[in-house]
Amino acid sequence: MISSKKAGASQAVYQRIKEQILHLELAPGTAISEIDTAEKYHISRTPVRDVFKALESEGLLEIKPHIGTFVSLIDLDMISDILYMREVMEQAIFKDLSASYDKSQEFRIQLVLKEQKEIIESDLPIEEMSRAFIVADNRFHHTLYELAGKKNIITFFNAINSQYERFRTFINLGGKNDLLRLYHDHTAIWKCIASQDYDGLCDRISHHIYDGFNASALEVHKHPEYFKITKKQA
Amino acid sequence: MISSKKAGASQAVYQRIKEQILHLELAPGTAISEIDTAEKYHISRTPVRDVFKALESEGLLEIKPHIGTFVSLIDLDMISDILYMREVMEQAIFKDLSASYDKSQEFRIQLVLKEQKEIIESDLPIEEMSRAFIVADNRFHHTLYELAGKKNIITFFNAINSQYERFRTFINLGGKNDLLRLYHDHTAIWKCIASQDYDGLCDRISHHIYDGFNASALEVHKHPEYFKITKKQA
DNA sequence: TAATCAATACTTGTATACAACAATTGTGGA
DNA sequence: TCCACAATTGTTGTATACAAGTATTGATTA
Repeated sequence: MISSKKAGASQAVYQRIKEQILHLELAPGTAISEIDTAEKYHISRTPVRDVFKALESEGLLEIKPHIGTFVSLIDLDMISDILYMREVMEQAIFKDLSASYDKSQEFRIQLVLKEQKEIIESDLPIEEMSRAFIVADNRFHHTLYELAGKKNIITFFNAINSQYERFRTFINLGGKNDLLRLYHDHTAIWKCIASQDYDGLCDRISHHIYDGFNASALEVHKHPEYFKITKKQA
Repeated sequence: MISSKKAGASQAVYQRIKEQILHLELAPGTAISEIDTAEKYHISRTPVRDVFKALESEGLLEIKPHIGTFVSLIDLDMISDILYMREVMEQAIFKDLSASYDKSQEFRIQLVLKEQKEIIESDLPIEEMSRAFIVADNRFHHTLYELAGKKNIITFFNAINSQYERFRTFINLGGKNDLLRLYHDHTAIWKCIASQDYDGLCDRISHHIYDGFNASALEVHKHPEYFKITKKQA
């Protein structure tokens, strides 16, 4: 859902603020007022409000009427559910793709994998390398969705994935070792798809999605004020 | 995602317009201008714009800058993907619930099922009966999500389910026979969960979700102008 | 008659002033 | 010193005027 193209003027501001939040340049909990933002970008409050509303619907901002607008805290419980959804959906979709596997699709994936390898082997500074890889990472998943004829589902996930991308930045999931691991996961996942190895596929997807998340429990305590305390559900 | 509580004044208007769209009182394709709406509800354009933006992000309105705002066409391709997501997610979640089945949960579901039975056996006019059942239907699914400890996922689905609910109204999925079929599906699904009959569970979920949708292909041609022509993907 | 093109009426986008509300501050009194 | 409470400041919510773009209309002309 979430419209892809916004009104021209405010779209740039939307992208800029979203990036700042995702890159943690705007720390979770930070107050960010409409009028300050308007002055900063030399526009009026009206388009700023539009941007804030959009970011609120993505869970990146929290608007408290007459009090203020704040960068939302990272909700681990929410992220956990998002990852569960991704796990289940990708296991199903990639399985479908595997069942209708067509050799002519091979080059599409090989292209993406090659791109990822080149990024890792490049001499970019680690920060840029990490961000470039995240883009290529998303492309890998999106290409598989597309090949499986489930393009619309990407749109849906984009709207909620922001939450997770921010956490990913926080735990600094971007060391060269991490990227290499993700790359190897990707090649292994594609191998399972191409060879119709369903059990291996499900297993690798689960690990691919959860391993980074689970390994990061300790990192949280570096900035506990960034996180939302969730009363355990169920 | 999607914030549950909006600013007081505009929330009522939001609810009212959303209902009108979902009940097809505002037909797909209809133009709906900001200023007309503002006058109709005796508010200014500003809160109306907020409402429109929110409904756009749910896929119920389409805002074309400097041209107009229109009730979105029903996108069968999108609905198809939504149903696929529901199928896959519910098969997984209900399976998890079944694996950790606890007899103390029994009464929660029985309560919901009883409510549905009473609605069907009531003497409400069919239109009201149908709407009441839809509410109880959602409660059934939500209760299962909650028991499985996946409450957040409900929130995600709510944002995109609007599309499907509108289609449901269109095909008039609300005859007594339909409601009875849905009710029997529910009891059967719960039976599978309680008895850990995984294969039966998956099968029944698939039928529960798709049967009504597939049986309605003919209805579309009664109002072809309500539907979006989608170039076949993949 | 047909076609060109400018005037017009409509839309949403933006700027800005004011209203409504919440939190803080500072002042007065006990 | 401590407490009560009013004034102040800051925020978002709302109303309204104007800007900018689109599509229609209608007059003018070949």
